[in-house]
Amino acid sequence: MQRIAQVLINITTKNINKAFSYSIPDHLDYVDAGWRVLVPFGNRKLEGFVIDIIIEEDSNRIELKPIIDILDNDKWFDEHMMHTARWISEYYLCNLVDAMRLFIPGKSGVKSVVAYSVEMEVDTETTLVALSAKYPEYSQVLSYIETHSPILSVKLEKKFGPSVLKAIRYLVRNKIIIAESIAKKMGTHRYKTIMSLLMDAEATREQISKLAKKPAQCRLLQYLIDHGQLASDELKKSNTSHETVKKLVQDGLIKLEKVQVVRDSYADICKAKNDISLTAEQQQVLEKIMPKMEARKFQSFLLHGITGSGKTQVYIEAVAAARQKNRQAIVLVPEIALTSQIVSRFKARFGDDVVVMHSKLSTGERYDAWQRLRGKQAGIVIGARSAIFAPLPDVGIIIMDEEHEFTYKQEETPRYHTRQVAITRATLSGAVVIMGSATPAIETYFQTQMGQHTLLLMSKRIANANLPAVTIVDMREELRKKRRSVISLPLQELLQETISRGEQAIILLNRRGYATFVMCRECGHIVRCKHCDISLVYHSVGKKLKCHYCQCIETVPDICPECNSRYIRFFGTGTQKLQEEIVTLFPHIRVVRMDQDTTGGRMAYDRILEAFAKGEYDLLLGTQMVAKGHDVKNVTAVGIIAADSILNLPDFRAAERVYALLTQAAGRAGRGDKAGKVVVQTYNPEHYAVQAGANQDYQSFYESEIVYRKALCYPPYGQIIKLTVQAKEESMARNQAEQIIKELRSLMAESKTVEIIGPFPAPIAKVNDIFRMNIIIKAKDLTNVRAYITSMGLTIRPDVMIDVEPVSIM
DNA sequence: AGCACGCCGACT
DNA sequence: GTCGGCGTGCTC
Repeated sequence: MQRIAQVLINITTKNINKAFSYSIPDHLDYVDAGWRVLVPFGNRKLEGFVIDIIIEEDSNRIELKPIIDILDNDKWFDEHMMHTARWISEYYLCNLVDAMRLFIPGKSGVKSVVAYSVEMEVDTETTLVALSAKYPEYSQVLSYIETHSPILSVKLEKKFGPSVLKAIRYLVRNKIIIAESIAKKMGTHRYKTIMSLLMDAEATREQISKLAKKPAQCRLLQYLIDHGQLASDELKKSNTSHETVKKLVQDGLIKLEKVQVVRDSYADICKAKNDISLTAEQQQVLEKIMPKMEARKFQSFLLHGITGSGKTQVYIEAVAAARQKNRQAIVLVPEIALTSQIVSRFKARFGDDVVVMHSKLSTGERYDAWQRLRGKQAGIVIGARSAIFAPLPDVGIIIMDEEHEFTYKQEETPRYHTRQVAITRATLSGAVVIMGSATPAIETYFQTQMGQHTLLLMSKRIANANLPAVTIVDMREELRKKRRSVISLPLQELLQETISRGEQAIILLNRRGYATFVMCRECGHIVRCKHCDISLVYHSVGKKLKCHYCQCIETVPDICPECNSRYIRFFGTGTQKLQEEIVTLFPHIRVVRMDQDTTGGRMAYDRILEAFAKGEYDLLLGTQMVAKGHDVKNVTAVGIIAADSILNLPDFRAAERVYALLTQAAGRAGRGDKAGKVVVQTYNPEHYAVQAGANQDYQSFYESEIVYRKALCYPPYGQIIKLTVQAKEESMARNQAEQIIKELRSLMAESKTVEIIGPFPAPIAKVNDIFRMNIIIKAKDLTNVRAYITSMGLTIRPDVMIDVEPVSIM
């Protein structure tokens, strides 16, 4: 009888979707499902996840390679994680390894490198002679390998340059040297050495008096008496050298210990206690949440609170309640860089109990942060969507701020939605989920109405600040009045008034760059990216054309590449041009621009916001990011330039996006005691999303939108799977897509509730020289569709991307 | 993913 | 004839 481990190999290839069997050596007999292990795979050593143990009755029936080692001191994946990973792989149609990888810090727990040494049977002397006649440069490499073996390929490259790869290949092929895979564990603990006294202070003082002629040793001992301990990397603090330490250890006066270092890059953020009294509304909402928390049962809430109603304080109190019961909390935010306010408020309240997950954390830092949560040394994790996978042993509450944000959907495999994972996880561990938003996703609101979530309403702004007054400006009307400026007259007037009163304004324009497209006036030719099917954007900084998809940069052509005319002109307005226009209109205004181009650096976003909040600028202009979650009391005016440009996109969520954008942008105005004013410029003033957005009337927006969704069977009434077929040739992509559709149709011939649309080229059909063909599958229920897709083998085809419940059908 | 194997064209 | 191009298939 023999226990055999079923192991998934942690490599990112779609076409391996099966477990491999390994024997378990005696000294690792405790290895069980959920362990991370090191296994031989081909001629490499790789990380594997044990997903199952099977018992083989007659042992040695098959030759199996053994597990080499374990990667952690205990099992990494607990029952809940395994369950959630399985659910993700089934629901979102991805490989189980891909789903499991979400639960580990970094991409892999091991780094595999190759080392070379000379083959045992090879007689180096004669080989060298033979080689030097034929390939003198190869013989040099060989003799270097002989004297330095085993040697890493990177080191050989450093020594001989990249051409050494050719030599290595030759030597391996001819069995003169052998390649050996070496696995290095990644992201494990970092240790530092701490020294401390072996005896008590009294005894040590006695020793010091005997060491009068050894001043360095005395200094160190004295330091240890005063401070208790000293880290070896802080030796210079006591003005002592390494040799002194060695001597004292030898003499038995001090001892050295290895202690694990926990890296925490946010450790230094303030933690002043704040005492905020709750509003009546906040109190009421919390009273509904608390009993459910007591019950330790899953319950989800939709916290529908208008902008500025104080949702963050509700989150903080709810988390505090969970912590009091010694349960842990996950706080999800759409994007950590844009939400430093929420982070600092949690830090201020909970101090070191908060772990901030940051995309810029190194694997090691991430590992340590997770380790603190696993060991319950910290109880709260804040982060973007990946924080939902943090290894908390006992989750009591999951907060999802701005639950409608699309960043909660991962746009690469596994294409999970954080909301779904949160609910799955909370169900398993009996936790409460609070989804907060001023503009809930249509699906979430619908589910709430169906009784899946409990609705919590907050409809008053803190300190009774009023919602801003909104003016809709019909830009067609402006044009009729011969006003061609991007900034309409009403907006100009609003800006003028606001600035003259010493107040601040925000302007939002959804396009960055200077001119959004470049066209020949003679023939209408539009300059496009060579690799992507998209028009290039002119950037005035550097005077270049940029592709916003593949980031490539081109020079502006002098003459039209189509008709050779010289009438190349710039059209459309981006944030750069808008800034220029504002400076022309109001020469004395201090303007700061915020978009991807100005927030390149790590903290640039915070810096700009901080300067603006301090009043160093009168006007903040930029893309969507100016509308996110900040709170500047002196802002009383907001202008939205092309509010409806999104409406022209062929996407069923366009209206929802417009409504959310309008509400959020408008929500920036009048957060203090002064009234706010908003100007919305649009070419679709009568559209329900624009109207409802201007009135901040979610109900009426929801009611119009849900009718449209129902009529066209879009979510929440129908579910969607998007298939994207990729190929280098357009015809190839089309053929493949057509074949898939044919097969799907024949499989689903009898089911009438499934609708297959396509194939049609993705709205941006070519990105980075790859053509993309889309297929949309709409159904009341996707269960059968999933089964068909899997049985057709689409899940393991590298040229087919599967997006279950896509955020957009583009 | 890597890496071997294997079948074709461009060279000594 | 050999070297090296890349297409295919396998890894317990």
